[in-house]
Amino acid sequence: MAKVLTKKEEDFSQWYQDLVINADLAEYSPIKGCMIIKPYGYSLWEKIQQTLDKMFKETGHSNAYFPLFIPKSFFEKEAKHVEGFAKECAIVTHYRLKTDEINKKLLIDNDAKLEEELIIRPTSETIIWNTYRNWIKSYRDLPILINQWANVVRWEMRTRLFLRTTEFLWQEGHTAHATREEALEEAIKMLNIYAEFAEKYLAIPVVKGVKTPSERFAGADETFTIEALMQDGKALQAGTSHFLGQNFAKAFDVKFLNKKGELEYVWATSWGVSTRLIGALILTHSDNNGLVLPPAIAPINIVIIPIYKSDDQKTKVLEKCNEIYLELKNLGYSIKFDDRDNYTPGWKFNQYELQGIPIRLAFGPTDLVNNTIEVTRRDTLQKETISLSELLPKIKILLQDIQNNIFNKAKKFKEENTFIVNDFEEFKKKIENGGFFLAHWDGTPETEEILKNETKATIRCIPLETKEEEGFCMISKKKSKKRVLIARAY
RNA sequence: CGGGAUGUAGCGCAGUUGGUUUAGCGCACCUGCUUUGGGAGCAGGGGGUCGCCAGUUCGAGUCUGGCCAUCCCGACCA
Repeated sequence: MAKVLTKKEEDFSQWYQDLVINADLAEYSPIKGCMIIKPYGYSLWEKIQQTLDKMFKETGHSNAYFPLFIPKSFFEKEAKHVEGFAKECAIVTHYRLKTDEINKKLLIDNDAKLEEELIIRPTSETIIWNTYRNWIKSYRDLPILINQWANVVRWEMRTRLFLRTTEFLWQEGHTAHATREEALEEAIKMLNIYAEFAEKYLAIPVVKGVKTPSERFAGADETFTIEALMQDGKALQAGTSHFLGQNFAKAFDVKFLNKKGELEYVWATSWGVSTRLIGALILTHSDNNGLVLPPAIAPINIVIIPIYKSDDQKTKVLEKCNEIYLELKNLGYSIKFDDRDNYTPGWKFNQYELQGIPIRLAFGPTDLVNNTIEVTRRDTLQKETISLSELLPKIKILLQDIQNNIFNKAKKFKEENTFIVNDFEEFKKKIENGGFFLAHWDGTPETEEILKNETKATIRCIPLETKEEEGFCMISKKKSKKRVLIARAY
């Protein structure tokens, strides 16, 4: 077999890049840090969108759309928010070009300078809360439960396909509530939706938790997160949900009259996941043969490949394949029939393994005689030739089995690579091999700083589902009541 | 922003101390025939401002200077 992928064991980072390119998910663009998402990669995003969108709507949210541009002054209104995003903003200063008559070059027309610069949104809290001011007068206007599917731009110094690009696609939910409790409940509800989505559909086991103050979203009172463990032992933040308190309401003067006729500031949340989830999907499940997709999110679940020699065989094989194809399609399976004859079956086998199609069916002359079909599952690469009459029940079972198997494998990996540590020196040795670490922390940013400087690891979150236990901070030896999740992260 | 590397056909690369012609090779692409159960073979064909600008020279893909761009590794971040 021709080598298309660098082996994971040789160079993990190179393997990841090779995979993204060769599975035809995305390619580099002429713009630094920006990628072109190709049809196959985009169809994955569409599956993510469709599934999440349904979950959002089932929990009472509606979609809307706000502008790409945000007046610079909006950013100045929430002090911590500016501080967090100022260093990575793209800014529009002019609205017209002109042609230099001498050398025919395009120049910026300095007469077309904007009165106020526009920021290309890195996130939309400011423009949305500026709008909510007009929408909210009374407690009867609350809650507002809005989501938007959009692109955002963050001028990051270092980018990686899907994991961190200058422009990326995401959804951002922005909700407004009458009470602190309700907003907090919303933030946790959305965190749970993200966790459910990650585990049930993406088959990625996650740890739900809350960020430490220094890792919080700029402008939030509390940031909730789902953290996943990648195959190379690094953590990936897969989704966040923020309890924004009254910070944006105060910054944008959004008040409502409560039942008692008193003016109060509105409580807020925001939450988002991005195309980074595609990166998470790759880094969690894929192998040296390529992508491995959970059936619940794979744009194509089954591919059928015909095999023949003579023209006579070709006619009969294609006819039978088409019959099988239509039958499965009508049953609602997403299936592709690849009848191209400019590629050999062997080429197709490799290509679809690279693209992670969960089930491959191969049908040839022998099957025609025996009334059989070859079924191969992508996750284990196990092949089986079964009678055609067994195909339907087999597929139903197999898809579920693949979904479970992928999830269980990832879960097992996470569990086997989650370590309890009490000693800092021991931690320093073990972190070199990656993994999740549960350790006591004294709760101070100073200790967090030491951890980061000495080990490059960070506190990913304070897990929601851990019991309190008496202990001593791994670094400062001060008293601590809870273990936190520590890892090196993407 | 620091460190490293690269820029020659769509992709991956070769091109020696400057002078072998019209700048090559593999993959991909087009045509034809034979093939097709794990990335097919043969024959023919198309495709290039050698990243950009300047300089040295009789002569530059090759040497010099400058610029630009991209990728990788760090710090920053979803």
